[in-house]
Amino acid sequence: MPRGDFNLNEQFGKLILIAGPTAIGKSGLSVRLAKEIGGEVISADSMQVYRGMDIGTAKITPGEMQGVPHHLIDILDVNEEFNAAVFQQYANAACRKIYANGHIPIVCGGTGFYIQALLYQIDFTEEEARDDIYRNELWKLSEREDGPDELFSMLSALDPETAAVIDRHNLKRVIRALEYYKLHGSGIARHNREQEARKSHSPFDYRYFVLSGNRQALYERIDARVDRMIEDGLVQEALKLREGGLRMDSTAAQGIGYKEIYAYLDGHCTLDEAIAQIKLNSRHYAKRQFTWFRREKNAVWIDTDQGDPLDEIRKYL
RNA sequence: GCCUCGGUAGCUCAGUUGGUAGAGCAACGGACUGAAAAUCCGUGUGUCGCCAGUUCGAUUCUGGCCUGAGGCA
Repeated sequence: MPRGDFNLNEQFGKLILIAGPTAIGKSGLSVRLAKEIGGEVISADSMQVYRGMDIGTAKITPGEMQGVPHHLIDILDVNEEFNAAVFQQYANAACRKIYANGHIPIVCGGTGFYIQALLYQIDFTEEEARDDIYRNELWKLSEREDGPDELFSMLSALDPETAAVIDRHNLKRVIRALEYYKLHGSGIARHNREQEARKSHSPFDYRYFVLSGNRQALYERIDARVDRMIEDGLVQEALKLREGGLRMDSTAAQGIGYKEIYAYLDGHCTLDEAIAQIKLNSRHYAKRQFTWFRREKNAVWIDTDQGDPLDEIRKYL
């Protein structure tokens, strides 16, 4: 993907977003909608981009796609890095291509942060994006006895504004804030505030739908899906990925359904315990997704327990 | 039948020398701007098994009953 190949002020066309928690039924709905309106699907999912992670990510199968083109699925090797900024660039490119085809992009996924990055074209264009050497240095520091406290003190001294809004125990954020300050000489809190202002206007003519439904029923569906994943060979899939060289410190290895299986394979728990943990982590994830989407004020919520969601969506097109 | 140990939050348990109770997990709410399926923050939701007795006051002490586990016959 060509870096820098995008323009913050670019105007796009119509865009439909199908968001919601895991296992709510986004993929199937997106395909149906795409067939009806001449759409192509862009996956907004941090794990389905990886090849070989099929069962554990509940990735849509070629058959289920029913001929509808899908973008941002199976585009990376498991050890490659992926993040919101990279997603934004890939998704922008996919949108241009879809518009060129005379089609409508349907963004389907559960990674709210990515959807936001695309929808509001959050500015990730700084020259120096990250400093891995410094980041690793900070991580090493954090492992010392008083490391976390020291890091937070550093941040408080350099960038009090950011220190005031980040929890001192949130190591990832504290470290990213320090890294950001080192790269830019200004605080990430200020940057965030500036980007927040972008959310008032999107270059897309978008319709944002969030699928929801009875929480208890969703949790039961998640449990059942995890059992099916095991039957379908999740353990073998995880094993194969690792034998293929999956690094345990990669983003992909943090995926729900994989990290728990590795704990089992390494003898840290029984298979039943690993399965229970996958279910629990998936439910927690679904809950966090609800929290994220609730703050998207322009989203239309669709209760999937009340009839066919597609009927509801048509009203807004 | 007798003996012992239990019955406290959705679960596993702690505790109250008598003043109506608290941990972990779950659950629920929230944050999130280049790791986001990550990371972090907040909230106790309860007839303290039931019925009596003693007491100003009982989840706590006493008696009875119900119930679970184990032991002895």
